[in-house]
Amino acid sequence: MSKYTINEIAKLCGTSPATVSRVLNNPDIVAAPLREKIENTMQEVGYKPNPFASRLSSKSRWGLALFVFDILNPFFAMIVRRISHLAMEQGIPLTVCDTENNEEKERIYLDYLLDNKIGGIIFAEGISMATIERARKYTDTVLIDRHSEEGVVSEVSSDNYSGARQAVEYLLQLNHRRIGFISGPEKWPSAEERLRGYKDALELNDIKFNPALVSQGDLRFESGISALEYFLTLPEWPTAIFSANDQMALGAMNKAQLLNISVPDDISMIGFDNIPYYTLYNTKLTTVEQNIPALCQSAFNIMMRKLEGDNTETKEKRIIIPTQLKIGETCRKLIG
Amino acid sequence: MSKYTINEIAKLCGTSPATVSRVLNNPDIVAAPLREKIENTMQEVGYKPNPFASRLSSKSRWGLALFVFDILNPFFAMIVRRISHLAMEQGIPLTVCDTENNEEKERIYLDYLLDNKIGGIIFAEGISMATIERARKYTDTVLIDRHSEEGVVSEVSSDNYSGARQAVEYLLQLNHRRIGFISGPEKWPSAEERLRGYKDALELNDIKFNPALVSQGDLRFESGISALEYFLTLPEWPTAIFSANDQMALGAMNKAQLLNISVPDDISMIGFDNIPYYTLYNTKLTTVEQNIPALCQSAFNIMMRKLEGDNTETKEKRIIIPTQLKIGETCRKLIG
DNA sequence: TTTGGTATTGAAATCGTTTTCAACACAGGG
DNA sequence: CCCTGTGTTGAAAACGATTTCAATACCAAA
Repeated sequence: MSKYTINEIAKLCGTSPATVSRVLNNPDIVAAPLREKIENTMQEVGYKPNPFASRLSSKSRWGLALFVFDILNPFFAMIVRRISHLAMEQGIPLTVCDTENNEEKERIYLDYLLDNKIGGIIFAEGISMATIERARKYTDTVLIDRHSEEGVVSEVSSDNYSGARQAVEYLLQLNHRRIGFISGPEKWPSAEERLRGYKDALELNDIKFNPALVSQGDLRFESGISALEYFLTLPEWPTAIFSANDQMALGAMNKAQLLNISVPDDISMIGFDNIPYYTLYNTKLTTVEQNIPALCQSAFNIMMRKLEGDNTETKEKRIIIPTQLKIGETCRKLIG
Repeated sequence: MSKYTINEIAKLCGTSPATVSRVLNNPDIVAAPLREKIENTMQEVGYKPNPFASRLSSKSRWGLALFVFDILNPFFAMIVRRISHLAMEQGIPLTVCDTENNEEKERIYLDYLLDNKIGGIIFAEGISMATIERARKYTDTVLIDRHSEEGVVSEVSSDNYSGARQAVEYLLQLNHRRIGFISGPEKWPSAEERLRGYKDALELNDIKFNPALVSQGDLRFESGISALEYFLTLPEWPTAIFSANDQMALGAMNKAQLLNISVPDDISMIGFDNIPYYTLYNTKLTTVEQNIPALCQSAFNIMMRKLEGDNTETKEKRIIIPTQLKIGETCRKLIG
């Protein structure tokens, strides 16, 4: 590919390599005519600076990494897809780290990245705070859907609380009163927020929160199945179920179908995420949509600003992306 | 992290940087006592060579990339998981390129990688031959489950033909005679091989191949659904369906359930892949297992050998990994 | 003892940038 | 007219490795 060096470009333009370097990194400080001449020449011969040489002299860190805890989960796969697309657009190499929900793997990946002077790391929900804290000491970090203590780390997340609350309020409007909740993993901030939204929606409508109506899952399809099985052991079945993500909702629906329990006739169902992947059942799932593109774009922007050394702004950012209730065909109105 | 340079190590050991470099890259040529001393010192102070400096002087290419056409497909997500794990173990940065089944994206990713002097690229099935051919000119390549013309590119693949044939023969043993096939995308070598396995199994058992019993899919769940719908329009339904991957099989099963058609009582079903992800239905899918870990390990090994410049062996390798029929609960024996 | 070969090591050039630092021109203020 | 400040550029020194080439030591063969 590009066989030219900065010296040759300089010679071609009758200037010095220093100046060429300047138009590369700080175009404003070189006089317009010369700058344009250099830019044109670079264009013509298809010059691309040698990335290794650049990074050698500018001792800056470089490259991005993205941690996800389970790449088989379509929600996270989607995040991988978006972020890697954005990174490539900017010409920044991205290392995808699928930790398989394993702290040891987190550690190994992180060690490796820090050794390689990684420029920044984006963590999706599900990565341990220990890993994140360690990373923060050596490099820039941004969290997606993973809250830390207020303001300590930059983070972008969906409005999990409002999304959950809205979902439950929708069920309440449909006259449901006994609403089951399939929660996410304990201690995950996003899961806790969704639980809180569920609780608050109930209590603000004078329905007492009943822990027996909560089944804890791990976000995988299978735990939706177990959750439904659990709910069916209750003396009174819930008339509706709100699941902390689509996959568990689909697991529950699937199990219901096998048992000849109709969704929505017997039980209404709402999910969370709106993974396009799962528009597969012919009854379309009602769900709270997370705006994954916005989530990723936003996280990426913050990271870019950090990489550019925007240290003037010492305060860490926290951005909340609104969710949207997507009404499908899995909820039915109970007769008053 | 590592703040030491090769010069400091040299000084610490009373030798020259050249020698330190030698123990790094070619340990055999330095005398044992000195070598050990240097090795120990590096160990002690936690020295890690600066990757950028290395790559600058040794003008070698570096790093790996993995192309998949759809990271939301669990089969490919699994490949991403395995390969990125292997790469990290070797301390080699990996760039994951999810092309979203889009040739333009393939092109952009490839340009980017070549500019960055990528060391090698692993292509999974689904990437266009044009992209692969172009990559081959500039860097090392290995294909997973993607055949090229015989012997031109190194490739590792499952034994698609035998796997398919075995699946169909199993159905024949169960006295099925009208067997539908949900194929993969046209022109995909792996898909063609599975189709060929299907055909041959039939014809070797004196059953005429009937094109009406083949429905072409795109590997996604949805196309399994459409395939089943298609089969049901036939005057005589197939008694069994062999699907070119699990996802489509599951789509078909799902649709069947909704229509109150029982698998396996009304229709038997066999998939291909054995994605662990999909052990979710309580009727376990009978399927042809691809040995993904072996597939990935093998591809990775070949790549490593290429990276180490094993040019002595000019011949490209082609490795076939056996598949295994996993008998689940979705096939039933017809009465003779 | 001399010669030739081999094993081991160091000095110095090199890779392609970035980054000081100094030089220069030119402007306006006194 | 001199001085100073500003804008623009080039020379040269890093950056931290690898690699070439020559030097040295040592051993076996003649």
